[in-house]
Amino acid sequence: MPEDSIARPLPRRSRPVQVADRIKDWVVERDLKTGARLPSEAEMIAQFGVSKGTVREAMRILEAQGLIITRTGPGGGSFVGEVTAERAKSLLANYFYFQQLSITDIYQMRKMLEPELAASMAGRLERWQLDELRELATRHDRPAQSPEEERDQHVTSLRFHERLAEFAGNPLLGFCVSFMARILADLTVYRRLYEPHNEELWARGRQHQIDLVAALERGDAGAARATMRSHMEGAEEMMQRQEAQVMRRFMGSP
Amino acid sequence: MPEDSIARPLPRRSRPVQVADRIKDWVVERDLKTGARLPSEAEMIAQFGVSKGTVREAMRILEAQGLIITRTGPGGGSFVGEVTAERAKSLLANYFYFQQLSITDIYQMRKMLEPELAASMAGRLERWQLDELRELATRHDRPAQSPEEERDQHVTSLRFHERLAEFAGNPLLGFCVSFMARILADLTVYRRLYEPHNEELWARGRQHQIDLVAALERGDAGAARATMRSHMEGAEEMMQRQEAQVMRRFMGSP
DNA sequence: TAAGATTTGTTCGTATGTATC
DNA sequence: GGATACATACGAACAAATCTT
Repeated sequence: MPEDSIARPLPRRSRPVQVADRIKDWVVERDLKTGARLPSEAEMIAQFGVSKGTVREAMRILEAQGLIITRTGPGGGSFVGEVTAERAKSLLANYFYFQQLSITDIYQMRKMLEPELAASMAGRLERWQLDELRELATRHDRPAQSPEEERDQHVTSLRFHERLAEFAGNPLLGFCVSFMARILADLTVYRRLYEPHNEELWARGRQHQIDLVAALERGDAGAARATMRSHMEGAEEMMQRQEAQVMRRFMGSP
Repeated sequence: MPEDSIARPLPRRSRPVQVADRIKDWVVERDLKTGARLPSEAEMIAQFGVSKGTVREAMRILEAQGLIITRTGPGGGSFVGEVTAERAKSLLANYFYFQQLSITDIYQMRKMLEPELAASMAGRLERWQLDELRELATRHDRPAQSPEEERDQHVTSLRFHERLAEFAGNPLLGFCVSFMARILADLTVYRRLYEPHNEELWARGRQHQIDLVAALERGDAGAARATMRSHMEGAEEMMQRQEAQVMRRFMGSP
């Protein structure tokens, strides 16, 4: 790491940030679990020797990161709050707001992850999991008739990949796949006018998912990998043709 | 997701959060770039009809996400601030604090990404990039003599992978690899007493990195892939033997 | 160097809103 | 419905940082 110890007087940390950091430490030291109660506003004011406003700003900092939640009323106060996947995705999306991802970037990654993921799961799924995937793969049985319907089908298709990743039981992998799905679901599609809708590509994509479930069921890792790879290539081609553009907007706070 | 449309009146958004959201919208609508100036506290108070405390809480929310920075004094105020990779990693690490990643999880992902990454970069690196990688690969020329030295070598090794990913020019891939490196660099190693240090594994790992650079230089994608795969397997084995544990702590705000 | 201007940072007192009993 | 306990919000004053002259 190039800059581990910097000489410059690193920008003074404001008091709310200091308080927020101390509360984080407090939680980690005591190994407080989700839902555990934090000291009340008044107690923190006394504990840290700061004013109400400062404590409140510190709480908003922690709340924005998803680390705490607060409730009003008797029995209210601040509580340790598990960071949800939704929130983590939003926060991470803010980073890529400034990075301008291309379709190529996203699919380079998908092509690395998803075929291997599929192969690793051949023969390892429960019946209900296979059923759920099959339902998603076959939910739409005709090409989209309207932009709304098309969008709906796209989201369902992404949902298929998200669920598959979740079934892997690897939280890191699940998050990454799910994050890519989220970005892809949110992007803006500017359809070329002279390229209305490629039904053949659509049908191939649908069949790929159906074949994939079958390969997973019979435990054929090689077929699962190959099918997923074709599917990724087809999906990328469709996105490229439609001149899909990765969105530039902040995610709303969940 | 089980609960997509909930009936309950979803928890009222506090005023600071509302203000923060409106400022986000303001920035996106006007397509303000990094460094652009936001209205002053006083202007926001007038604009939104809220008190100073509320505006300040809103600013802390945005600041915690890395979206703005504020400075005091004349010419000071709030400015659009690009979310840094460091901050994004910290925020994401908070999510995995609650997820308990295992070494197996992380390496399943590394084994999917890094061999393909290496293959895709064969013959595509500039001389200075190859030189930098070579320097990282050869920096340490003897097995670690102390825990500190070992840690140092581990970090350098991870830095090798991080740089390689950055050279790919794919921000998504670069971030993921870099994030895994960060987690691995931060984890706690409980060395088994009867397994002091496997010098043979260490030497193999070092040689792998050297061979990899050579393969990249001569444009041999197959060799690059194979070498990286072996390297990943060796690294995983070393981590497993050392009973490395993924850390459980919040990251400090950068 | 010093003084003044500008903008955020922090405090305090008070009042309001909200959930529980 | 009323009392209670908590967070939420407001407004005015003062402190600190930093730029200009």
